[in-house]
Amino acid sequence: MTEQENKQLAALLFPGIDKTPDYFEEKYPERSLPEGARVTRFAPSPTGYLHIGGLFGALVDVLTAKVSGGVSYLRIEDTDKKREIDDGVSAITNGMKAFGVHFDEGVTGFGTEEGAYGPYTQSDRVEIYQTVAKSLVERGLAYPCFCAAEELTALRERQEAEGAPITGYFGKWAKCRDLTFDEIKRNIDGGKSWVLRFRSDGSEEKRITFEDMIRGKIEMPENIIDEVLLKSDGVPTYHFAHVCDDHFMRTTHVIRGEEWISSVPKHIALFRACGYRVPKYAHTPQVMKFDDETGDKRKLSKRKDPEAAVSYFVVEGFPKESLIEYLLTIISSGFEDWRRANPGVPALDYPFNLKKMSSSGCLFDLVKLTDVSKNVISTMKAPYVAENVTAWAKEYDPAFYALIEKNPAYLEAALNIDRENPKPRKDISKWSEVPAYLSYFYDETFDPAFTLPENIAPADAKAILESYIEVFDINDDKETWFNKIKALCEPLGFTPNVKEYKQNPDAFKGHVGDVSTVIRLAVTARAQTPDLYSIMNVLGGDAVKARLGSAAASL
RNA sequence: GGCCCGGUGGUCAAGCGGUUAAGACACCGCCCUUUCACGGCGGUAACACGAGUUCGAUUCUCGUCCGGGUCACCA
Repeated sequence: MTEQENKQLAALLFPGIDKTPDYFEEKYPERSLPEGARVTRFAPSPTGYLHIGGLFGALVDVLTAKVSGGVSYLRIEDTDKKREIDDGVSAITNGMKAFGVHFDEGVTGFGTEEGAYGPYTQSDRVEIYQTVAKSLVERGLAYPCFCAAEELTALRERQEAEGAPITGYFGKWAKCRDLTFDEIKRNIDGGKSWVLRFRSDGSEEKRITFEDMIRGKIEMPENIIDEVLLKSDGVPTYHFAHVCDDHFMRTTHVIRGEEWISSVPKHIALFRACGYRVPKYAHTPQVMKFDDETGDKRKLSKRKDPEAAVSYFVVEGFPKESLIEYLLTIISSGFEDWRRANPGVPALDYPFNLKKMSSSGCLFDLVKLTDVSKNVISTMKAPYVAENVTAWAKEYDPAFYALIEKNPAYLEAALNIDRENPKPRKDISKWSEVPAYLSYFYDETFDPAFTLPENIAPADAKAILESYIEVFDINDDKETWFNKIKALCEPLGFTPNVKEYKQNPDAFKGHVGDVSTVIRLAVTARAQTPDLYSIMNVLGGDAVKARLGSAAASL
């Protein structure tokens, strides 16, 4: 086709497009950012709930921009109407907010956005794509293809039958590639639907290399496929949208999952055809899980793995800080060391470095998350813990919520036991554990039944409790309190001295630890609890006496 | 199948030509201790395999095996 015909074809294909790419070049100028600043984007499709891998990627985007003094933005890739779900956008933006991940610009919620490089939703950008597409047609770099889906399938089958190493629409197989202007016009006038294809000039023999920021140099065969740029409804494919958007939004670093590595040659060819600078690429490893059925590692799947949904962690009551903290430990190997050196500093202040990311897929480890979360929660102040527990219970445990909302100060006091000291307890890993953890603080959930250890006779236990009730005073300080318990020992045949007992176990019925255990059991019905003195003080003198009394009576 | 990515203890991982091959989680033991937890100390446990290159390979090259991804008008 002649240059003249290309122009005519462009006009025929895009009658409604009156702008040129230059218009958008001006509208979206290069960002004036300091040297080395990186522009990154998180670009999910609204096809379901927010996935743990999504949060993982978003964190890498945000951190990369942040440490370089650049900008991160959120773009919605909704070019596939079939897979889209109704509240997909909100699921993403709400999820990000819930975990405290903030982008500098882009989509902020359903129908809302901020920033000068928008719109940030692909379905609102078709004019841009079509403008670029039109200019590609004018330059003979793209052409309309009228092949139906069945023809394409048949084509692939023939290629496979021939044993062709590469299948797809290219070269001699691309039957619409060299249609004449008149043939095309006839088809268009006849109302035939078409897609716009890239006219690849790639060669099967040539190879291209590019530098991946995480994996280093990667070499691959050049792209030879005449990839679809615009679908028959005029909406772009991922490949074309990526090129247009990341160019006009002035992205410097494209960070995405490793499943995209194999299409990089395609993307580079498109950037070059459009005359755009190719961005830097960083392909992140995938988050995997261990499949008990097969005994293998595999990619986390939205469908099969409930824990893949970020909402799983919300329901379980893992604090947002914990999940972020954990994700950072698998995103960057240096994070844990940094954390030890910088306790208390916000996780997102971590001086992240893309180059230090591991390139192999990692298993999502719930056990490690649990440990990380215990540490995170142990550093929180009681009011904050109480606030979080309350918010969680309100949503997911109405019965417990009814108990705690009556007396916030009491909840806080219970949660504060052994908390603000240099070696805080690490009992809680998620809010859903709290109702059971605190059950004995509430008469409604306190089950007074307990079993005595075998080495303590019921009669002795009864005697311990009865004498303890005599001396118990809620106003005692801790030393006095414990001295009173020690004083109980000798008259009842126990010893206050544990070492003495260990040297000569047959001389005593037990030691002060056993005596404490009986009291602990009476008050909490548990053999193991945090500091008993503190527990009694939270419960209050009357409640303690009542429990002591009924326990003694039950023996 | 073609192309691509990856393969250090059970898990996450440092190391990138010469190391007693870090550390964290998990597990086990001991200590501390009125229980439990916390904390401290110690322990079990790894370079997928085979050839090369080299005085010397976990580190470099090739092959094999294993795992993952990708080959759509899905992203």
